[in-house]
Amino acid sequence: MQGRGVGLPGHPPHQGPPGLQGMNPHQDNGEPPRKQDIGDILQQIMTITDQSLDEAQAKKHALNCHRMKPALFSVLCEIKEKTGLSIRSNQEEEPVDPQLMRLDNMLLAEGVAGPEKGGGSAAAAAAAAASGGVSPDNSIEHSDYRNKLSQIRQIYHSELEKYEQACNEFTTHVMNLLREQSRTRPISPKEIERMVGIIHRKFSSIQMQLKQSTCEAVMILRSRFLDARRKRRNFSKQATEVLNEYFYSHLSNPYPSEEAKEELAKKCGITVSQVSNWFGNKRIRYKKNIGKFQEEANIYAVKTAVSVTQGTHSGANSPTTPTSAGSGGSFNLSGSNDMFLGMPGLNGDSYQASQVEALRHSMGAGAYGEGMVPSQMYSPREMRANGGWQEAATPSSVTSPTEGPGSVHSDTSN
DNA sequence: GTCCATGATTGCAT
DNA sequence: ATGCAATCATGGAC
Repeated sequence: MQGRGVGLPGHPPHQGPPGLQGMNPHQDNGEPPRKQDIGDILQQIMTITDQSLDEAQAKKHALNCHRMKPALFSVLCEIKEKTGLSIRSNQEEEPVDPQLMRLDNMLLAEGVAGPEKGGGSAAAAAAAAASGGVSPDNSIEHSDYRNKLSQIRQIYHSELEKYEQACNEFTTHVMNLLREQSRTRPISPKEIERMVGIIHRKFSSIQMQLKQSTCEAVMILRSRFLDARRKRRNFSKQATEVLNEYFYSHLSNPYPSEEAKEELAKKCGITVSQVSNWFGNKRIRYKKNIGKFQEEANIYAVKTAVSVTQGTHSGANSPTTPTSAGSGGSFNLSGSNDMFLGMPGLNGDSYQASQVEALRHSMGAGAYGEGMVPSQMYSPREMRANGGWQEAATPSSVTSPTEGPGSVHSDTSN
């Protein structure tokens, strides 16, 4: 835009067409315009609509070329700006829409908006990691997810482009229209700017709808493909075995340390949090129904015992155990009862402790534990702080299966 | 289709 | 932050 009176390059005062000469007797003598001049011009403007089209066109042209026109035009623009626009312009300082920001952020995070390269797959990987399982068997589903995501991305971008193109076209059209109109009425650059702003706001509200529906599509896609609850996969047999081995060989204190969890996770091809989940579930379910797990406990106890007697370090099957303080903090508090776990120099229940646990269960397997005075040998501590893991867990291995320990102990635990 | 097993999530307590 | 308990949601056997 150039100066006041858009699209109207300044008219040199002396270029007035001959047709106007008669209207303006003062033009040639170099005198400044008088009030009467202005009055004449205004009169002509006022009456222009009453005339025929041809007449009006001719007069319009004459007025356009009048030497007073630029000055009058700028004055009108100024007045207009000072009145109407100044009031509105204050209200137009719109803040960034928080909802739009949220949508933008989400689309960016999901890899729909933003840089193309690796966006989608990175998001998919992140989502997969967040959902927990990265088991190899859902790699197919993840690639499917990526494909679908990139489809959404494509649609989003093509739509966005369309909107932008339409917005630009419309803006240009309106600007041209305003320029054209500015020849007959005062339109300041600010007014045009304002108009452009209005158009952009309209289009951005349309874009927001696009973003919203894209977000919804991504959400649906995510929940369909990546929601771990929907796509739960059982761990592999080998993984379950590794976890069970650890669990039953550390039955007196089945709280793997962070390092142990990491090691188990590595072995099982699952995440640390999955290991934590597994142990959490296992502890609860074991405690709730010890009878049910009796057989399983015996199997793993025998397994571990065999590997121990064969000289296999139990650590090979069960990673390093909890810290000497005990992850729950409770199991080693009164370690005097547990002659094995409390042994100095063993750093908790590593090798020998596992051995003991295994043997304990192997004895329990034959239901011969009664003669072993289990309360002294194998029930390590009275659990006060932790709600009594041992109370529930330890006696089970020596309890007669007919006793139905589950109900009894789950009662005590709850 | 039902039932049970099981991995994940949630809310709460410590 | 971690664990417990309840619960959800799905897989798989029948």
